[in-house]
Amino acid sequence: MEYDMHQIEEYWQQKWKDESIFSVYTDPKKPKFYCLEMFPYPSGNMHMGHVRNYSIGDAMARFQRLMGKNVLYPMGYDSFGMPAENAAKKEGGHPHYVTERNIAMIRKDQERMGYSYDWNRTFATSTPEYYRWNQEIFIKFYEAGLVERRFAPVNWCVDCDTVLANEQVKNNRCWRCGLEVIQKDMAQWFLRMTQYADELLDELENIDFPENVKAMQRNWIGRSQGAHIDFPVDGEDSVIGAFTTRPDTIFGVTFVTLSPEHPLCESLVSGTEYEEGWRNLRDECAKMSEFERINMLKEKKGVPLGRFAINPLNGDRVPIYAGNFVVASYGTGAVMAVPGHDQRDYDFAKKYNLPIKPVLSRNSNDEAIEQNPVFDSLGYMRNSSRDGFDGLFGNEAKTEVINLLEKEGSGYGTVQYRLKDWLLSRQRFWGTPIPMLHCESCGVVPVPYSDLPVKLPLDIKFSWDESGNPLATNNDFLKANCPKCGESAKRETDTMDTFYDSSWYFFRYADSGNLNNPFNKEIADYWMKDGVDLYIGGIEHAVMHLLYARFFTKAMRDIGMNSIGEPFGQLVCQGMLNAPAPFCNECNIEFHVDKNGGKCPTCDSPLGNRQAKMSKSLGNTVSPGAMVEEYGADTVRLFILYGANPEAGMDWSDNAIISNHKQMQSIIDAFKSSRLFTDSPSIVDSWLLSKMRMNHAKWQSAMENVSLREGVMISHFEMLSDWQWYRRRGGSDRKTVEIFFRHWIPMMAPATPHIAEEFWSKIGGQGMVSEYVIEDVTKLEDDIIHIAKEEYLRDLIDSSRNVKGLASRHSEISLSKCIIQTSPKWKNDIAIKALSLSNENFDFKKNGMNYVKSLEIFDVEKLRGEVIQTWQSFTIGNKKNRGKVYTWTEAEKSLINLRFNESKFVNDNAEFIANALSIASVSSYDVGEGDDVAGKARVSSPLNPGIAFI
RNA sequence: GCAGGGGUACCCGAGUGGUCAAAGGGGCUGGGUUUAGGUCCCAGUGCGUAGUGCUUCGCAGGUUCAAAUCCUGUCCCCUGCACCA
Repeated sequence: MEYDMHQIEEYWQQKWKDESIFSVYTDPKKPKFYCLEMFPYPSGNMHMGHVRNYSIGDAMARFQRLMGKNVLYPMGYDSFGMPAENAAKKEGGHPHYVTERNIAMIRKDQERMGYSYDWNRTFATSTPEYYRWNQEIFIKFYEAGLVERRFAPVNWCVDCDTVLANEQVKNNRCWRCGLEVIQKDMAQWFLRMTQYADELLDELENIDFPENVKAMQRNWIGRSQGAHIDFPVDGEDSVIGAFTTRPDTIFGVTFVTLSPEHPLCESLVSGTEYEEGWRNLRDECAKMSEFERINMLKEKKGVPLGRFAINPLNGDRVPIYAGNFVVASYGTGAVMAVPGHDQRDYDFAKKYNLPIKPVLSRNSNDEAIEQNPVFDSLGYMRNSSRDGFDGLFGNEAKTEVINLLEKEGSGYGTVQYRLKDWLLSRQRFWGTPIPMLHCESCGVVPVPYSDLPVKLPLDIKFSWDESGNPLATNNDFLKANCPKCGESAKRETDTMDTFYDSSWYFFRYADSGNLNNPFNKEIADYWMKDGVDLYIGGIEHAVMHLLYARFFTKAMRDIGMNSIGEPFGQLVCQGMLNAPAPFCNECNIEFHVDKNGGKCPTCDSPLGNRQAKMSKSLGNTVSPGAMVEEYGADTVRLFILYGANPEAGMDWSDNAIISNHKQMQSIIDAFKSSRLFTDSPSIVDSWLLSKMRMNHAKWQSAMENVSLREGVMISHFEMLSDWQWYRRRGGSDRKTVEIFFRHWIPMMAPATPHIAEEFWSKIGGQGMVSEYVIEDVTKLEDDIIHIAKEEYLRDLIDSSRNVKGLASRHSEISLSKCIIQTSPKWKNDIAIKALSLSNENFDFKKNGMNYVKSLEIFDVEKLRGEVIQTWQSFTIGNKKNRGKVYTWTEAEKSLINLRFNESKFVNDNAEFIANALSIASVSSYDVGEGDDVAGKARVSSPLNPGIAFI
């Protein structure tokens, strides 16, 4: 058929738009379904990763509409961020215009794919209409005590006079001027996310996230149970507080290590011979970026500080060191070192010749011994300096030590987190201005709600010559009056991390037109009940975005803005998209596609090809626009969904998309040919409809489980092959195929909505299929029988083919006739008896033999052997297979119980079978009703006839 | 090192105790339609066999009447975190 996908697709896209069929409203009478894809940053055209994300989401949104749900399926843009600012500098423009242009581009691409968004709800975060609510929520958080301003180290470039984000620091140098970056303390804004650390961690148990995401979040929060122990410094008033998860090793402490940045270091060493060593170590660590610190893992370095600490439980006097492996920001920045049971401490002790004192044993009657690698699991306490501890194990040991510490006031049990408060402020322009004022006399004062939004100025020229944040030098922006005292005040120039914008945007979608509030509570509660029902996006947001959004939801709940605590019900992380890239086997390196067919630059061996993650740097990306141009949106969507289940990685292949396009053509051909049918009923009609009902049920449950590949396999592949079998079997009844297509077309709609819509209009379906609700497709009782009979025919042809091949090797003459001896009546009879006994849990092993001997047929002497054999194979089976009563399918059991007349069925379909076997004729009779050709009578049993060729 | 996920036929990939020599697709082989090719349709694709047997699901053991599926050990791959005390 002539398939003008562009014409069809654009026609229906326009129609959907004109009739606003995807606009939704709260409706308490209907179950809701909130389908959401991760907020895109508009960087220009849509890429394949987006296509995959949205094709999954759209298929689910459309499916849930078919299921009668009230589906909220919105789209918008996370449009603040540095790339726009940099692009503006490059062009000498303003990020605002760069952003608007990019949004227009991606939106056009999205519309051409036919995604069923409710575009009425769309917004971009970089507009004052959105970010004013960022500011309002910020002030509410401030009032609730969740906002804090304190000093924190940032990456600072002296030359450029600006703060650098981590990704702007390469090899510890500024990406722009190449100067070495330093760590500098600056006043920063924080959100006190750690207040929610426990809830964020504990609630993970109850939410439907993939295991790896949960694991990453657990890891990130990093809760550890332990003790805080105070080590007084010998001869001074100061105290070193150390956190440990292993208080049970307290008696094995032989030194104490401080992070080089620890404030105590300086006072301990100042004016001593140790000062210089410490300064060197500290400066070295201060310069190191995160990246370098990881690379330095292997080399543990430390310097003595020349002072000693006192172990509070036994009075031991142990030296104090500064060590590069102690992280200042975790715990207290001080560690009690137990070289007997901690590998790092052991390595350090060996290097600096410090004593090692083992205090745990593996078994209850062992001695504690020094080992390398050290024994660091839970063990039995040994060599304790205090009475009552030796022999205590694991958690009991820890608890007892903590009890003693608490009793003597030298420590307490406590919990530490790896999670830190959210450093929210960025010294950048293109973000939400933090709505705060600095007043000389009143200090930090929030902007009054009535003065919101604090808008970003539009009259700023961007260029590479300007360094730093343009807000900091813009007097119009800076000037303000203090709302408390009325004196002039200075506006805060920091803007918010853009993760802030995406931490609550899904609430805004629920009520995006609201001019008075971020969102109305009742409306948000309706859509957000049990969270977003399906949230689809990339694994790269496993910790940052997904954790921030969870935190926000809880924090907003606690200030009364909404009712739920977890924003996302089910999370699906889509897999990677791969495409072939040149690859050197020798060097194990992938190259840019412009090296295709060339040689490896390093080793000069010829380059092969292998699948690699689609990326700009490899150039192995595929442009969605070009693919849509060539094959149409439906084919691209089908390919994406059929290529792999959402979570799995997926390989791009030109062949595969072509073959999916062919599949579309075949479906269209099937549809077209069906339009010409007249009323001509046949025996396969009921089979087709039975099969359709069965497939419908399978499809529905696959789709409900977001097993889109399986769903599409049924809707776009199995349905077509059923159609083809129907045609092959001579089916061509108008009424039958009308029903068939009326059910099939909605099944096509989630993956390929345009062609479904086109078909739907052709068959005169009600309204548009995009707003159709599937009526219950209940299976009929007879379905199983219709399917079983056709299955019998297929199996029969299969085995006949097999036997024919064998037969022809044994026969001189060419075979022209197939004789099928169906099971003798008596075998059917005992099969039915066996089935009914098995329903009554008859003990075949114990009583089966007696039973079979009581049967009438057993009296026929020449059959006795066969009767027993048949009985055994039905009931007990052999070593490898259980009795057939257990292995017959429900459908087969029904056929047997109904005394399905096999020979009549075969004779009725003789011509078809003969054609399939390329043989002149097929005839069938029950064993005994004709000659026993080729001695096949004996192998014949119910549903398993003896097949012979002559 | 810790955590999470994997290893199924030529390739991708479904399959969590019997109905499994193992869905579906791709590739390859043969046949038909057609014939300039292609599309399309049918069949085959571990070995064997006038049939329903044999061997196979990373490797080695074990449980069971029965194992791709459960248990133990082991090797390998991917992903994330990582001097986190």
